[in-house]
Parts: sequence; structure tokens; C-alpha cells
Amino acid sequence: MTTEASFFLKVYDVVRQIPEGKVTSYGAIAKFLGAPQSSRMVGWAMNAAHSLTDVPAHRVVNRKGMLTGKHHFGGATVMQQLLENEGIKIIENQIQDFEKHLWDPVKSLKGF
DNA sequence: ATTCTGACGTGGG
DNA sequence: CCCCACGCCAGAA
Repeated sequence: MTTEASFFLKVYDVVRQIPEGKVTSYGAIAKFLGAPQSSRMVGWAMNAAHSLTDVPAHRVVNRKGMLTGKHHFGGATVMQQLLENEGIKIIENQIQDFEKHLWDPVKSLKGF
């Protein structure tokens, strides 16, 4: 709570606006928030987002398109199931055609 | 206060 | 493309 809007809240705002069937990376969000060096904090924010229900954290992966945090969804295949349910193919925790499903907040929201 | 860790990213090899 | 080392910041022990 160093500022009015915690870094977390900003992250939630962006994640909530990720279209269905789309994904983005922690770095993209961090960069959009103006903290490209705090990409790890985005992950930490997601950890706190775990309590919320309207934050599709499963649509957020690392820059390689790998489901690094699937272990935090309470199940080993929960995250993959959710993504596949949206039309995204995943093989070995790796999103296929990652760039194709990539949704960049900087490009889509652009100063929102 | 210090130390480690982590749902990451980048740069060098 | 992969692998390794470092930087980053917040929180837990």
C-alpha cells in the first residue's frame, strides 16, 4: 500500500480485460504498468489474485508461453483445462501458437 | 535488521 | 533454440 492503487490492483485490472481465448505474459503487464523490471511482482500479484474470482490468472503465462504457475491453481491440470476450454492448445505446459493467442495490453489498451 | 525465495525477463555463450 | 548468471521487488522466516 505504498500508493493509492496498489501494483496488484493495476495487474488485476489488466488481467480482467484479457479477452477469452487470449493470453499474455507477466512481462507485458509489467511493462504496461510502467515497471518492466518488476515482472516478478506481477506473478506475486497473481498469487494474491488467487483469492479473487474475476481474475483469469490462467490467461497469464511467462514470456515463453509456458504454464509455469499451473501448480498454484490447486490442481495440476486445472490451468491447462481452462485454457483448452477457451480454444488454446497446450502440449507439455507449453502453449501452441503462443504468439497467435498473445494479447499485449500495451498494444491493445495502449495507455488505458 | 538480514537472508532466501519466487506464477519473470534479459543478456551472453 | 537451450542453458547459465544476474537483476528486480515484495513478502516470509
